[in-house]
Amino acid sequence: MPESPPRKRLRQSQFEQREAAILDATNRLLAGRGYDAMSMDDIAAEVGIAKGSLYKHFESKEALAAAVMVRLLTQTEAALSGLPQQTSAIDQLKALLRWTLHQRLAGGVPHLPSTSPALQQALFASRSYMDQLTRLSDQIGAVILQARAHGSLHAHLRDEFVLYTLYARTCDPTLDFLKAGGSMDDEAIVEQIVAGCFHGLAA
Amino acid sequence: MPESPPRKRLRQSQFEQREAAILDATNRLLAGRGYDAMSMDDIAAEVGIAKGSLYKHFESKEALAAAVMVRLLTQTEAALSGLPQQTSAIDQLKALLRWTLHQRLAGGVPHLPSTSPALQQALFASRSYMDQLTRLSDQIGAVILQARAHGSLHAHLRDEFVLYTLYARTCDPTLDFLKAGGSMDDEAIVEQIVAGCFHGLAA
DNA sequence: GTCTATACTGAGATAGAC
DNA sequence: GTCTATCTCAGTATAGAC
Repeated sequence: MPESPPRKRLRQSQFEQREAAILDATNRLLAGRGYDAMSMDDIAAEVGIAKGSLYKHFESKEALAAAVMVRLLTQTEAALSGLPQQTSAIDQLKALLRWTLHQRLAGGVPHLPSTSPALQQALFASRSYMDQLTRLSDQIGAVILQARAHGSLHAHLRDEFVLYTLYARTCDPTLDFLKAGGSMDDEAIVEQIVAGCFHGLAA
Repeated sequence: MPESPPRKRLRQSQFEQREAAILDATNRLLAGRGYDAMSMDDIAAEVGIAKGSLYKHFESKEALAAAVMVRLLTQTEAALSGLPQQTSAIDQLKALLRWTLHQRLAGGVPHLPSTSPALQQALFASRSYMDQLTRLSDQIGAVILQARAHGSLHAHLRDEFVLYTLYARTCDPTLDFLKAGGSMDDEAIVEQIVAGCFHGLAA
């Protein structure tokens, strides 16, 4: 690829910076109020631009939300790939869950759009979202198969159940209630959830 | 209390029947589309009455949804109380979870309104809902303490974590995904979730 | 108490000047 | 590309006749 002239590079960079700012603002509002309660006016105000300008970047509220979710899935894939090579399969799954829980506690969006049927429908209709979700699920699925081969997972639990359960823990309201309770710090919350997920409630 | 005259009894009965029909219709729509996507027009159409008439029974959409949720919590309390006397504490918790999962598979509403921040806010502001939720939570909490005394729960998991986890499993999207997958029947889905919840993913 | 008709509001999306 | 102003529509809630 030939290098772009400096002027154009600069302009493009500003455009991309603003787009990132829009995604960040949407991410905050999405995590805070949820998809339905978040209006395009709110997003514009949060970014500090006019509402009309949003539509020069994203053609609809749905497309904007989908872009946020695609970015999150991409980051999650990178986090999984970035784990130390020697990590065992089951520990990779635990580490992945820990990473997503910390993301949420830091104000992130749940991986599953289960808080809004409207959003869920929009995402499932989005090509880019479904592609990225498939990529990530394939990668996690491979780790699950490894863990299975090592005998690290309960034999009577299906692979699909394990995969869905990991996704579901990322949007588990238990996290919000514990956080709201205020009697545990973030680290303790994450460890309770990871322990509960992998070892269960029963002794 | 003195007995009402027959005429009045009849009229009251009709009124209550209609009210029950409204609650049933709302329950269906709530479970199907979720709170935000469900309009008062939809409810009226589902019941077969005019929208204006709804407001003679419930003063707002929020109050109507709260009434549905209170009914569900009351039924849940009854289900817990109705378990055989000799059931052990841990088995009572498992039975309760099974009951709620079967309710959802039969088209019921999740116990936690985590699918809509708007609904959640409305419910937490509702006196009757919070009262009933407290009653039920106290009752479940007592069973958790029994199970704890028997050493049936992991020692490092907090009581509040156990309680929230049980509530959270009733709105777990894993159930919806497994149901949508179509490769498992209802009984198998329930057993995977109960096993996963109490015994964890790890072998 | 039930109906039809309507007021009012919030929000997604667009138009047109600069 | 960004702004202000506006269109359009859905949805909650209410008014008024019967």
